[in-house]
Amino acid sequence: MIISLDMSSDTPIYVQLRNQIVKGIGKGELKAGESLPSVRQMAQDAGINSMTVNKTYQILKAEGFIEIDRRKGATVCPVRQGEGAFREKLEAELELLSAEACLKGMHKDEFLRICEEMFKTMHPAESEG
Amino acid sequence: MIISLDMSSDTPIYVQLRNQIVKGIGKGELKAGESLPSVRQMAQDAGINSMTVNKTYQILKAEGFIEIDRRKGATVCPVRQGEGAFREKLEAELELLSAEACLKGMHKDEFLRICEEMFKTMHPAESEG
Amino acid sequence: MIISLDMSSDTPIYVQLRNQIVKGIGKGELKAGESLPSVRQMAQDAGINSMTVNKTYQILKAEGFIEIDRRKGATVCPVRQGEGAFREKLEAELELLSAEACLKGMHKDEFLRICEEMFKTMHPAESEG
Amino acid sequence: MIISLDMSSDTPIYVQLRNQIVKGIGKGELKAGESLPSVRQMAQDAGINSMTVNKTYQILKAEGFIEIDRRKGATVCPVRQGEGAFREKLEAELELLSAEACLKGMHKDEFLRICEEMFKTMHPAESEG
DNA sequence: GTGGTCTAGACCACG
DNA sequence: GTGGTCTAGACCACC
Repeated sequence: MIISLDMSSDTPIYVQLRNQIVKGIGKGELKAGESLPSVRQMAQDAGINSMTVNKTYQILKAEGFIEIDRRKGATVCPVRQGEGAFREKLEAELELLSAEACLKGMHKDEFLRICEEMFKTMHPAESEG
Repeated sequence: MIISLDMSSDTPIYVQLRNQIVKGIGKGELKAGESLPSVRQMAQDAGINSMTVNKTYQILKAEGFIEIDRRKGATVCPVRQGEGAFREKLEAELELLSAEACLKGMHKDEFLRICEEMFKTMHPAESEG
Repeated sequence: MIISLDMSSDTPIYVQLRNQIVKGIGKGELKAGESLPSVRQMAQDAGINSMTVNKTYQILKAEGFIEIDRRKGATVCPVRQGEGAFREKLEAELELLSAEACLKGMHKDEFLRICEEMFKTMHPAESEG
Repeated sequence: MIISLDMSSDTPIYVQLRNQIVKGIGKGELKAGESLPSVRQMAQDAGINSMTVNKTYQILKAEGFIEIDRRKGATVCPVRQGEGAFREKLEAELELLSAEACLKGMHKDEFLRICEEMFKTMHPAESEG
């Protein structure tokens, strides 16, 4: 999978990297059980420091998206059932995006069309087998 | 309108304030032409530094959501047609939220239901004239 | 409060520091609402790097023991009701300590006496008022 | 005796294995004089590297819990009288656990109840003779 | 002033 | 080989 980072963004690199990996898993480019590059490898590929990569991996581990095994390195976890916490976060973010869309003159139909379009690019792990 | 800030959040206060105002406009609590509290008043109400409020107002002005007049203070702008830039930002954020939702085991129907539910709380300004 | 770190220990410094602070709060040396030294100050006092202190503070924050406020720095949180997760961890650790004590020839009475003695040095926040 | 290891834990495998064996002896599943599986056998059973098992056995030997004889393999030692060093370690660990329990809102009675409950699962070797 | 991020490079523990 | 830790020093954002 291709990682693209914007060094001049005000979003921290470790967050950008975390988001790219989450999207990668969501889109099925990284499947459950598959290995991520080692910390050092990813650091070299992305041209960043290995501690930054390490921080990203630790966050993904804490979020339950990956496992870190002393022997095999980092691997993608199977899907976890959503906790209530995520639902609240999702609603809060969508509320803000809705407000912004509305202020930009976007109508509900178009907004929902984009929502659907974006979700369609994801590949739920259940339908793998 | 009520402003609630979380001082221990890692989201900067000026961003939290900006988001709350954007939501307030989107929901119709603040209508086009209406005045926002003065910088000092808002700072006092929210218990924060007036420089922070000033920063928020400047951002909202740069985003085209409010106008700042030396005599009348800050007022809400009428709806602007969406710029292409917003559309890209919206898609990027929805892509990430979709991935997270997908990884948490949420299905498309439920995701779209929440999207719609959130958008419904907004009140487009066009229908006021 | 006095921080003493063992640089030659195989317990990471950030864990040692975390443990010392937890004990300090438990013993009432640090009370709810009170401020911890700033990251830089603590780093200087303890003779360690500020990132190490920062890591400790982030962990304490994640565990719900302290809050980090952009303005006031780090402050001690009021007592939180225990989550089930802690109970399991407690049982697991006590099981191991019991086994070790048993193998060293320690009897139940002495073991429990030490348990009680140690707990007595703590000062539950409820009895403050 | 059953060995269960968590490969994604941050506790090293050799420590997990050491702890499981200590608990096994404490609980009487392994009695004084009894043999442990050979290094190779244990490694195969647990699905880990034999060097890891070897390390564990060396530690248990250094702690005085087992003896290693070139002919008989590893056998469980009879109970050793507690050294002062263990007592200090025990107090230090209980102090930390007490603090954490206290901060989680647990009362002394419940804490001591769990301490006793855990110790009761152990079977001192002295009563076997 | 504060905390947050990042780097380059080092060393160690683990398996 | 892997990840984990730590350092010293830098720069930035926030308030």
